This record gives sequence, structure tokens and C-alpha cells, in this order.
Amino acid sequence: MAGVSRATVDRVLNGREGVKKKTVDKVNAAIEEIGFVRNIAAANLAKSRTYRFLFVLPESGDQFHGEILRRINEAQTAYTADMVKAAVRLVDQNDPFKIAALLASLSPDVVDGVAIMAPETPQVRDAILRLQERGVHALPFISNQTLNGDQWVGMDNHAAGVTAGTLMGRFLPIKAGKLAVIADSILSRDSLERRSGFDQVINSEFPHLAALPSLETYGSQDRAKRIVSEIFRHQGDIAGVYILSSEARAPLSAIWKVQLPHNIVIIAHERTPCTENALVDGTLDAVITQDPGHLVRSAVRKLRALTDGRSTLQSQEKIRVEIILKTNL
Amino acid sequence: MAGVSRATVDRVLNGREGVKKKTVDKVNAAIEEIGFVRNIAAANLAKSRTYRFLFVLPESGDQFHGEILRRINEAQTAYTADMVKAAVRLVDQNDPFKIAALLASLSPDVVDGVAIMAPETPQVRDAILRLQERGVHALPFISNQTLNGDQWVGMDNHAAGVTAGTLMGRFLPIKAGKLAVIADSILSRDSLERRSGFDQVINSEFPHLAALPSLETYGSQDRAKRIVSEIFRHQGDIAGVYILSSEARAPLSAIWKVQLPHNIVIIAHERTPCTENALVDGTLDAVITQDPGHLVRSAVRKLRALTDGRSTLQSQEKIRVEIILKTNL
DNA sequence: TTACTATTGAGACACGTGCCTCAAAGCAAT
DNA sequence: ATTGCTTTGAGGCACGTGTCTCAATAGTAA
Repeated sequence: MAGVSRATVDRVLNGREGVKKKTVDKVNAAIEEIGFVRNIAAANLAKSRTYRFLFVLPESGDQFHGEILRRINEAQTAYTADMVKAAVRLVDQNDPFKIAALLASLSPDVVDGVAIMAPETPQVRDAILRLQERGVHALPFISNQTLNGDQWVGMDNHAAGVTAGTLMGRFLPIKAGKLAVIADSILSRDSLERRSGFDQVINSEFPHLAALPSLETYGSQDRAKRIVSEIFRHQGDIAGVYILSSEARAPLSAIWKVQLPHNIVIIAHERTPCTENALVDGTLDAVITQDPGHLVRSAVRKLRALTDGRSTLQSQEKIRVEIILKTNL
Repeated sequence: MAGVSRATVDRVLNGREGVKKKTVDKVNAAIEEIGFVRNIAAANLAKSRTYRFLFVLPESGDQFHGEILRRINEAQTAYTADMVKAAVRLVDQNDPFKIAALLASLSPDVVDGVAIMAPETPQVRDAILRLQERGVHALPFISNQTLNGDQWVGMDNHAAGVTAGTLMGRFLPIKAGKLAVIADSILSRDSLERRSGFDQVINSEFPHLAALPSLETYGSQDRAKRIVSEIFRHQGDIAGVYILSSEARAPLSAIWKVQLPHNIVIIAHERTPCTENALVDGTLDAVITQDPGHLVRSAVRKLRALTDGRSTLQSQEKIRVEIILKTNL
């Protein structure tokens, strides 16, 4: 069609050197004209290509992370047909240097792409950039990093906070009240974004409500219990509780023990066995979540597209801020 | 590994005749032992297999169907690499005989699988069964058919109705009021299920509210306007409006014209440009929807799994009842 | 044992692409 | 026209599987 040999087409398609610009254009024109699309399956077969991906996740007993791990295993099975192998490495997320060191140890000989869930610190940011320079595709995962705008997988945490605030405001009767905000730790960017969204909507749309300063549990059951009981002792008019961290177990079990007045609205994040139970038994009024299976599959698809130099279906990769009630579990 | 030749393994793998049971067992044992998984990409390459799927959809100017069509085109592109070709046929959904005739005209030589969106009638049900007998995989799509329990793609409409009812009840203050229910037509199974879910939750959880009988617009703009204005003339204490059909345009534009008291809660179904606008401008309080892109991709994946005799990832194929507010658009 | 049939093996070619080598042709500077 | 470099062509083998043919072997009934 282009009047050239298969070898030349190959040179053009795979970007090899030593082809005249004029020839390249001829080939591309022909490709355009007959609407040729490379059969990626055949190409991968020929290259006996395997996609070696790595998920770098925080080590924690967090149920949400447990879900993520389950989904990675699931995807492992589902994507074997596509020659995708996904490994997992757990790192202490409080130690940015360890994370950076791990990333620094990865080379393109061993891995094609990495999905990284880690708090944003200068060390990590640098390590990610250097990783990319070395030719390993890196993709911020769930925890955002201010790098390449849309190249990350996770939900818009500000919108999630706004949504939580809206539901809180709309579920409560229109009268003055205070809102307790409980977090594991508010240092992470995700927590800050959620909090800011929550405050924004409460202040602007529901001025009769007042969001109290965040209370941190640091993952401790005891601390959670103390916080919960103290809130209700000192602040008489608590109307709602917003649990903004991804792990709702500690605050929830504290709430179960303390027995709150039952017209209080409680909203938490992330769908886990624990939050599901709390929805069913009526403790939680709503859960704002992102689908862990979708997160994992989206990361895999995006990494694959990156290694192939393709683009992905925008609409499929958008991580939705999902609202879950008892009724649409 | 099994001590047999490649030819025999082929006979076993592809279920050809004339292999002793003992040999079959040996081969399967070996497969089990070394954990062999067939490279589907290579297999399809060798067979130069293409998956020819057909979407049978109602012909209607419905925006939701428009979205579905867009997503089918999108999937078309995204799945070319997997040799999937999806065609669309529109049929008058009020004529079950035409639908049945169309299905009857499909043979396995021309198409591998069909996703069918059609109201449930005896003719259609029969046609689907006969289609399957002829060896064409059929999958009810969006509109459910009481056939094979989980083999369909769409959301649980009863749960959707319950969710709509719950939001309605929770968004409204706890005081007596009436709820208008507007539908295109309430004859379809989907509408009935939504209505039943809605009533159930209103009656049991929010007894101070009363859901009025459904009002049908039959897609007519004028009729919608008349219905909307009459409701508010004759019934003084309308607290909320539930638009339960997939096309909210007629009722919504009627509402825009009539200018309702603005503390009325309005909930509709399906995310479309129209409902999005209504969310943004505050006319709608919530939209209950299913993701059209996900519906289409799920149908394609399920049809592909059916033709390959594989199973799909349960969790990925579950169509969620999504709640959309202005904040998580 | 013989004469069957049922089962198995060996080998070839195909699918669409990648990747390599060697030779041929084109081109520019001298 | 010669030399040396750049660009192109021809052809082969590979990837993992399917599918076919023909021959070889095993098994069974007479």
C-alpha cells in the first residue's frame, strides 16, 4: 500500500532509526488510509512480552488495604491472559526514606510499572521522578502526589469531603448543632483534602452546623474510645460525626461501646466489612467510598497503557466518589 | 508431562472425540500439576477468532439510550485489540413480535452473542430461549428478563427504588407530606420494581409521607406539563417528586416551567446531560443511576466469557446502584 | 493368529507481529 | 566514475496455539 517492504513498515511502526522522513510519511499515510490497527495480542505474543507491575502499599492491618490486596490477587488471575503479573511490596508509610530507597532499587529490567500508595513527601516525590527517568512507569495510587495532573488513580478527596458534608447537612434537621470530625491522623494530603471539602460545604450550605477541630486516634482503640466518650461528655449538642480516615474500625467500635443518642448522623469512608456492618445495623448513615476492585484494575490498565504508549478510556478510568447507604450495598 | 503427544493434548483441550477416558484424565492431571493456563490471545490468533456481538436496543430519542450508544462506540474502539466487534440494532420496543422476529433471524454464523434490552413479554422470552438453543449467547441488558438468575447486566431496580425512597425520606423534614411519582409508563418490569421498592421504604421507614399513584407522561412534553401543574394545584402539600423512568427530560422541563416551591425534594433516575444540568442548578436533589459505560463493557466481557466458556470476575460485573449528588458528579 | 477399529503420534502450516541478517539499491561528495 | 554511507528489501525464525493429514500403534473380536 505504501509501496515499501514489510521490513520498512516494521522500522516505522517500531520507531527504529535509519528511515527517511519521506518514507515514514508514506507509511503513516497508508496506515491512516487503510485504518490499520496493530494487533497487540499478536505483537505481545511475538515479543513474548509480560507486564511486570508492582504495587507499593503501606504495611498496615487496615481493612481497606486488605480489600486492595484481595483485589490485586483477583486481578492477578483475571489478567494472566494478558500476561500481566502484579506483585506487592509493603513498606512502612511513616518512613519516607525507606519508601524512597525501595523505589530507588527498582530498575526497568525487573519491573515495567509501579503503582505507589505513599504519603507525599519530598523524598518520595523525588524518588518517583527518578524512577520515571530510569524508564519505569510510576503511578500514584489512591494517595495523590502533585505530579502529573491526571496520571494517578484515586478519587477526588476534596469532592469526597464535600459529598460527606452535603449528606451530613441534608440528613440532619435544620437546627444548630456541632459536628465531630475523627481521623486516624490528619497529616496526609488525603485527609486534609477531605476535611477542607467537608468544612467548605458545611460553612457555606449549612451554617447552622459547626464542624469541630479534627480529633486524631492514631489508630489506637483506647484513644478512640476516650475521644468518643469525651466529646459527648463535654459537648452537649453533637449532631453528627464524620470519620474521615480510611480506617473506621477504632472510632466505630468506640461508638458501639459508648452508645450514642441514636438520632446522631454518622458518616465514614471506605467500604469494608466493618463499615458494611455498621451500615446494616444502622450505626452508619452513609459511607463515601471508592471501589477497591476498580482502583486496582484501573491502575493495571493505566500502567499497561503507559508501557504500550497507548491512551486509556477516560470514562472508564474515572474513579467515582461513591455514596453507599444501607439500601444500595 | 502427561506422556502424550501435543496432538493428544490438543484433542483434550479442545474437546475433540476419540480420546480414551484414561488419557483425558492423564492430561488433565498434568495440566493441573503444572498449572497450565491456555494463552487465550495466542489461541484467538491461531483461530483468527473475532467476537461478533450485537446490541439490540429500543429505538427512542431517550438521552440514556444515547449514552449507551456512545459507550458502545467507545467500547468498539477499546476492544478492537481483543477482536471484539459490536453492532447495534434498534427495534420498536412496543412491538414484541418485531423483536422476536429480529432475534429469530440471528444465526451463530453471523453473531456470537447478543445483549438484549427489551421489555419482558412471552414472545421475547421465547425468542431468547430459542436463540440460545441455536447456539447464540443471549444476555438480557438493562431490562431484566426472568431467565437465568445472574446472567444479565443491569442494576437491581428494586434496590434503586428503595434507595430513592430512602434519600427522599431523609432529605425531607419529618413532617407529613405527599410524594408525586412520575413515570413515562409504568408497564415495564423495571418501573414496577422501582416503584415497589420506593413504596416499601416510604411505608415502613417514613410513614408520615404518602406516595401518590404513579402519573404517566407517555413521553409527551405536554402531558408532563399538565401533570406537573395539576399536581400542585390539586394537592397542596406535595413534599417531593420521584421521577422513576429513565427519561427525565419531559417532567424536568415541565418542572422548570412551572416553578415549584423550592424546598421540594426531587429525585430522578439515570445520569444524562439533562439530569446533570438539573443537579448542578439545584432542581434535582439526587440522581440514582447505573454507569452506562460499565453496563456496556460488562455486557461485552460477559458475552466474551460466555463464548469462551469462561467465568467472569463477579465483583467487576456487579452493576452498582449509584447515588449522584451535585457534589460527586 | 488375523483383521479390524479405536486411539495416538509426528509433523506441517497458519495466525499477525517482532526482530535479525545480509544484500541490494540509492545518494552524496570527491 | 569511484567510494563510502544511508536507506530499503528479502527472507527467515520466533511466539503459543489451533487444525489438519497420514502413519503408527494399541486394542478387540473373530
